Amino acid sequence: MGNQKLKWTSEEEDALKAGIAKHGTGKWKNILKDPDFAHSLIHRSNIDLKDKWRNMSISTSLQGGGGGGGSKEKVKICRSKTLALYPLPNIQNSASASAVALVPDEDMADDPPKSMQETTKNAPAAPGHHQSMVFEALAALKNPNGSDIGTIVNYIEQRHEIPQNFRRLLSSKLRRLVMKGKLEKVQNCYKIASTETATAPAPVAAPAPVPAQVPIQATPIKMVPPRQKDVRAARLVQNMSAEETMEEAALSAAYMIVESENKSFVAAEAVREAERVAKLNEDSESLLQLVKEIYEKCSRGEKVRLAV
DNA sequence: TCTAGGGATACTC
DNA sequence: GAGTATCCCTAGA
Repeated sequence: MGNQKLKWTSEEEDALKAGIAKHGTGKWKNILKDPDFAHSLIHRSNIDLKDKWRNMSISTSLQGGGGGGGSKEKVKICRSKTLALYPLPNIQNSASASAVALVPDEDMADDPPKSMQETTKNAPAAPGHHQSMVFEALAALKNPNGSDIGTIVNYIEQRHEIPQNFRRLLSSKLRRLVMKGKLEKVQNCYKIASTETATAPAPVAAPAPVPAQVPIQATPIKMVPPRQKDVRAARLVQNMSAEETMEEAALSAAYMIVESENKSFVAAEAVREAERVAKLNEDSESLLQLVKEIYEKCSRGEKVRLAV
């Protein structure tokens, strides 16, 4: 408080960003301990990293959003964005909304997942793809001791569009996979179970599957829908060949089917999301109405009693 | 012990 | 004085 503010240098910011890229957000202590970044962040605590990242995230998410508004205001804006994706049970009905009506400002929206950055940027990944993404990440990371959740999230988010609460989803998914015996958990690291490595689907993030290199019979088409651009790349390569074999044509057709199924699934998810956001909007309206009423009563000098 | 979130306060314009 | 950046405190896991 009475302390001098120590301004963040660009070197520190870069170190923080690199640390997050390597370890993931929320791993502030790990970043500090990492010899790659320790020297740059020697004057910073893990809390400093968290605060700085929070601040950077807020700035980033508001870029181009029209100026004005203090930092607290920004936080509110971010949270309201976040709410759209992560509704809280206690504001989903107006009864509970009334119980929190006079809670100061953003407290109502207090349970969004961790970081608030880029909340609306990414569309949620189809949940059904989580397993293949996990296998993909673990296969690509090739860590004999397994990889921790932060590393896995980091890997996936660089290659797929994921929702902000993906880490939580992934955490429970990993637990289930461990329970099913598909993954092994060693300390905090996950790796593909030895019994699974033989049957695990090929990592979809591998370079676009060139048909000539894909063993037709072993291609796990149903289990791992290839990324769309990979599908297109595969088709492109196929179309370039004048002597397309029947197997290749079949493979191409299968890819198209998978792709369309994938699109259909994503579309259905989007519809559900839109419905949920609409309902949230409704709830917010009723909450606002309630606050207005209370405000009017208070300004008339009437006493308002709140049942909590 | 570590992290997230909220609040306080120094700093800048 | 308003807005912003940084620091500090506390609760929860």
